[in-house]
Amino acid sequence: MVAGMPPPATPPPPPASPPPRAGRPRSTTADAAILEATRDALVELGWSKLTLGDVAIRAGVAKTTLYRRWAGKNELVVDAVAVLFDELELPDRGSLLADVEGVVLQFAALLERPETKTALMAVVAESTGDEPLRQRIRTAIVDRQKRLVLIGRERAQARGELPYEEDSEAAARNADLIFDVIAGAVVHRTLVSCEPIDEAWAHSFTLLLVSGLGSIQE
Amino acid sequence: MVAGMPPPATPPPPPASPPPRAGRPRSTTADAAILEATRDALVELGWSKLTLGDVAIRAGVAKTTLYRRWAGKNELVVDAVAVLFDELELPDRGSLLADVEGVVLQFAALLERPETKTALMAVVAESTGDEPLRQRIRTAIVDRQKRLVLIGRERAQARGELPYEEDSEAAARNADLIFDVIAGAVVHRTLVSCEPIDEAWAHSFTLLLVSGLGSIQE
Amino acid sequence: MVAGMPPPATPPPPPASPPPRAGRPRSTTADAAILEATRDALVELGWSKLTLGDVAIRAGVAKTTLYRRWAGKNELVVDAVAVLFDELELPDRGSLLADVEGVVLQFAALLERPETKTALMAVVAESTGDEPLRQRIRTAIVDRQKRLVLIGRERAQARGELPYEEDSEAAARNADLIFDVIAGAVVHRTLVSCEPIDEAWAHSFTLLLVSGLGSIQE
Amino acid sequence: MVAGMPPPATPPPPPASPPPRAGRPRSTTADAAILEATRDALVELGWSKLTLGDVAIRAGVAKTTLYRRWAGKNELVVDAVAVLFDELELPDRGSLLADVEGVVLQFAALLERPETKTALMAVVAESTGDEPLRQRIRTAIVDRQKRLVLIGRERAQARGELPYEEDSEAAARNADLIFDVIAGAVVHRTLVSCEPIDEAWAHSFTLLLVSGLGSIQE
DNA sequence: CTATAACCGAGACGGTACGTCGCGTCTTCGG
DNA sequence: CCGAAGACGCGACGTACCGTCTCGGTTATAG
Repeated sequence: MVAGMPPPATPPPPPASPPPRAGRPRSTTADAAILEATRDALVELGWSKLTLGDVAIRAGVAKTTLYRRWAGKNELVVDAVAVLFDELELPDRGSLLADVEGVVLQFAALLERPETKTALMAVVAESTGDEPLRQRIRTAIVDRQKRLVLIGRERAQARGELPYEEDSEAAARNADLIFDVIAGAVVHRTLVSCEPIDEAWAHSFTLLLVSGLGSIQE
Repeated sequence: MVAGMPPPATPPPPPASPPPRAGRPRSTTADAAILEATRDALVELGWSKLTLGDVAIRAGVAKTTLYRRWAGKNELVVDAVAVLFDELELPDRGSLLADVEGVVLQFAALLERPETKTALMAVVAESTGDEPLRQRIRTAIVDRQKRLVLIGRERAQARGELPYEEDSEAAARNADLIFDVIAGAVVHRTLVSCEPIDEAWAHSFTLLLVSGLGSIQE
Repeated sequence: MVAGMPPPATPPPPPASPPPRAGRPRSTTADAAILEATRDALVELGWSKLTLGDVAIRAGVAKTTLYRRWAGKNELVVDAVAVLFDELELPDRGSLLADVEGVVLQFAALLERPETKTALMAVVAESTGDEPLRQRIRTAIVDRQKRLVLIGRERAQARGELPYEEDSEAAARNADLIFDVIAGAVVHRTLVSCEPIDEAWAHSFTLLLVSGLGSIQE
Repeated sequence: MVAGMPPPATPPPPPASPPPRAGRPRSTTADAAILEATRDALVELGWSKLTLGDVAIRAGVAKTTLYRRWAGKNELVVDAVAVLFDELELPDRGSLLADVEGVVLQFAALLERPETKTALMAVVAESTGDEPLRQRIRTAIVDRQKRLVLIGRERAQARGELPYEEDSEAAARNADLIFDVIAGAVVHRTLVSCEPIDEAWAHSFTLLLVSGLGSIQE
């Protein structure tokens, strides 16, 4: 999740231990402290009033240390909130309807948290006209959550609720569509319309979605 | 859409002519110039690099004039982009499916414009923890577009494509749900997933939505 | 003391009543109110924090009214404090020594007042490189007080304490010198050295001055 | 003469070398550049039109650097002109009369310089109601020049022109008095009366002063 | 008795400078 | 070589006054 900035800049090859260069190694505890401090600051101050200097102080770390590891506020915040999205799960509730409803409520709960609420839209806004940031958001947050759609479909297919698709390309398109509909509706309801997502809404929405699914599956 | 800052702060009651107070009246041409300059600057610079000082210069106006009328960048940008959203229309294309598809494509085209792309998410992000800003967004942008859902439903009901709802409260809830689904999906696809919305996607999505509509109409 | 700005701009010929032009005449009460408000503001805020807008409010007058009558802060303050200097008198105390000591103490008391303390040095500083202002200070304040030196000398000459001078030019030079010595010493002691002027100091200084006078009177 | 702002704020104890604290040290060249730029700006613009932003540009320094080291315009200008006053000297011209006349002319020449002319009165005016500034002026400018009086007296006493004083307290009072008289008269003549100080005036004044000295020396 | 002219209050206007804040970089010291 | 500390150049912030202007309304003299 963390990406060293100037030296590696890209995630090092997973199994290969990074060649132990000379000099003092980077503090391993600092990363975690910084990311947590970032989340804390997001909760207290919100995106626009969050400053890297403040994060550094909260983390008990020098500002230079921070810039050595992240290119700026955007990148730092993406990493800081990305882990929160990985908490989403898709426990088997026995039916496609229940599975979707469950993930909708989970996602809604996540978006109610002040750190995600303020950070998500902000980094997306910043990613307009910042291609590297857009990529980072995709790999760190968006694409990782598509797994939920895939798992859910697989499970529904195993249950016989959904047919197996032969055209793998169309299947991918459908997964993307479903992902955009679910994530989009929840995000819009929560952050734009600013209305709470209760079980009633989740149920109505899920019903709408699952009912509509049949029509695009042939 | 423009609201004087300290004195009225909220849109004055429409039919009441503003009582001609003493002193030099505010320049009527300045507002339009400022809002246009704001949109231009958004296109060229994007949200985060837009400065009020720069807007003032572009508009040929003093920075103080700007602060006299808007509380800050957020409020200014909301007003500047709000008018763009009012351009959305719902021409009668003969069927609910076609109507929805049309508005989806229109909305997608609007979100492709750089000024809306960069501004919308940003002000929504800022509205977290800024209740007045949230209200302004709702009244200036969000609520105004719900009319499209209402018109579309009415028209579909007239065509017999949708039943008339008796429970007006449930009808309102359904309208909100549909609005969140449409707007959310389009926004998410465009700004988060960053994939273009072509006619194929619009068709698939519309099919999914309209098919699902039946299931929540009883 | 008050000088209309654009129309007369220069003090009108003293005995000639200004030709009663058409239109509403200037408020006669406003001038006094403004000058008093200026002195009040000087006491409370000091020179550098005094603003014309504030003076206008205190005087219950529009800012434009103020600018119609004075060219700016400098001119206004000169007029506002000038009257205070006219309060200085030279009562006959029976001897040159006593007369000088008396005026020294009077002058010191005047300079202890916060409005003169903060204003005098400030306008003098501003008069550097502002010839019109310099003239105004001279005519409104400085030259008017030279009368005290002239009266004192006359009186001392009548008493026989000082000889009558024949060379009128030299007499003028001497008067100027004495004026600079007295005023300068008192001002410097009060405002630069910031030490109080008590009777002991006044006595020592007067002794020094009067004793020295003999040496330049031939 | 230069004083760091937040940390020491007052001139550190002379012999103690400043403990080399952590972090990047302050630029040593910047101080001199800033003070010189300040003097240049004073000459060109005068006190009231001098801006710290402009000084920063002239010095090739960021505005914040300036504010890090001085509290404001007043303090900066005091430091900038203080060094000029240290140039005053008292060469031995053989007699008390000549010595005084010499220093009067030197002082007059100093006050003719535009930077001192415009700055001195201004900072004195500002020091009204600003006790720290008053202290700074005293320590940086005023008290340092009293040395001239002390040296002159000593020399005159050595020559037998003046008696040695036994009461050291009275001696101090006399020195202060003489200082105020000399400095005051020169300042007043130069800046208030705005008349040039030529040798004739200097001679008359010196004669007056030195003649009067005898009367307060017993 | 009505013009007409100059005044007045109020307040918005284009400017300039302010003093602060955060950015991202740099330069030092010590580990 | 890393990390802390902190000064640096830079640029934008939002505010305060400046001196000017444009209003509607008031109060005089002149016709």
